[in-house]
Amino acid sequence: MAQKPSIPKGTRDFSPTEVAKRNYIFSTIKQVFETFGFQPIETPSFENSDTLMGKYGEEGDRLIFKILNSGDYLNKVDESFLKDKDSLKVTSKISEKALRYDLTVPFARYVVQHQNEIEFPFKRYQMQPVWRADRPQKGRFREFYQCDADVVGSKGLWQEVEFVQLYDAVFNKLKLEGVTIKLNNRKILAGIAEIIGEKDKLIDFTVALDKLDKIGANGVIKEMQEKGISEKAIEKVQPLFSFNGTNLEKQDQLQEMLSNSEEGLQGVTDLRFVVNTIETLGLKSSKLTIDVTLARGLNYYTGAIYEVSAPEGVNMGSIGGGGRYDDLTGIFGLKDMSGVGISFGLDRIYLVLEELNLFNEVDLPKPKVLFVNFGEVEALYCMKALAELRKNNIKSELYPDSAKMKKQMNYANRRDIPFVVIVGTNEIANKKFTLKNMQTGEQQLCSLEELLKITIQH
RNA sequence: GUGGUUGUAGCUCAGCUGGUUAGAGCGCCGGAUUGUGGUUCCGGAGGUCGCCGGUUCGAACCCGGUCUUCCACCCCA
Repeated sequence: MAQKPSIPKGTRDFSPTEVAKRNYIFSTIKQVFETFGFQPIETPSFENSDTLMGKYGEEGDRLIFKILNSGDYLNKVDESFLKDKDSLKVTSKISEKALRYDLTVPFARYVVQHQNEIEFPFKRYQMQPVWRADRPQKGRFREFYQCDADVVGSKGLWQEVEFVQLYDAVFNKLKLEGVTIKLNNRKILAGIAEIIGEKDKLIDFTVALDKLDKIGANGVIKEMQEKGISEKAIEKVQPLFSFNGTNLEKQDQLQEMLSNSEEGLQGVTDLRFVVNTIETLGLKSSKLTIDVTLARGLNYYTGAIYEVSAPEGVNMGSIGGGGRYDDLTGIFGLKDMSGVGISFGLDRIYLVLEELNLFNEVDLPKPKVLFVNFGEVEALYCMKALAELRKNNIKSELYPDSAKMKKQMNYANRRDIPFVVIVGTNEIANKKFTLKNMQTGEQQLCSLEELLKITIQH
């Protein structure tokens, strides 16, 4: 055999079974999105580079897949850039398009571009693949799907409450118990940075804090020191390292800690509203907890920050995340348009459901009835019955060749088709069908009406 | 981008300190069995040992590079 073909690193093929399971997740999320009032949009898989570049930080730019220009692209590049091996400058000359890195930035672009056709507040959902030139590892791929729901044009906190409910509704539908929805607020983080006198190091400070459960308090202190955060400031942050208790206790502690920061207090008020409303209304199967170390995600979050972690015992990064971004469309020239949204990581949810064996209910689109093919006359007789079965939405097929019986039975057996219909000269003469149940091995002679009745019931 | 790890038949894997013709199980194809699958028995096909180069009389095995897998870091869904 010739050299086996392959697919690029971090991409995957999906078998019929896998597609069925993925579609089950897709349709569940989609259904919940729609019941919450969101409408779908789609955007191109690639955008102009300047739409994407610079929106995800330096690290993000590195991870964006760039698309080479067509034609003799090197011809137009300045000799000196090539000589200097200046990748950055050469890249911008030879590539003007790039693959979508997430769904939020293209959505912001969409809103700005279509602002006159959109009815605000605009609630849209979008389920499409995104690409990142990352190094693959567990639950991390270079091509994966995000399922996003966002609202733009409203600052209302009710929407933030609804997103928590939406997460809960989806996981409840998927029968995924024990998911933790973590909630934080960027204003609280900003307030803390202000209180400790490190306002300009907000990002470094939050990134380090975010690693608390992974590298522990000492690790966080070490990273903060490396980033040049003062000892005094680190001292003041100490209470956060052992921050626990109920959501209510956490709110009170934060309130006290941030009493001298207007912004911080606003964050506590917002957080309080969402958490208390959810506690009044209740959740079906997820838990909501305040997590002040939660800082991950994109730099553009300005208010609420969500992150969803898999149930305890499942080793998987976050399976969803989101937050509020007041200035998102600002980068494309539309001011004062607040947005808030969440995202589901389909591929990771898949892995979690697989690990917990929660795919039992997925109905594979495999045929229920196979007609054995004995030849032209018999096949024609079968085709007439097939039309009736299909009219009744019974997945059924005729074996395409008049092959040996053993081969046809074997095919039905391996594909786990529950019924086989055998039609030969006897059956045709009597206007009947021999219906064989492949599980029990029983078979009976029956009319078309009986055949329909049995297969519909099954 | 950094560090580690993996690659032998369709699949899961053996393969000795480097030594003839690289093996097993499962699967696949054919037959026993011309209208009856799953079980059994018999037979068969299938491999440039990821790729390129080097060392050697000789490389699946040693060395270098490269691609790929998985894992950790960075970052993230």
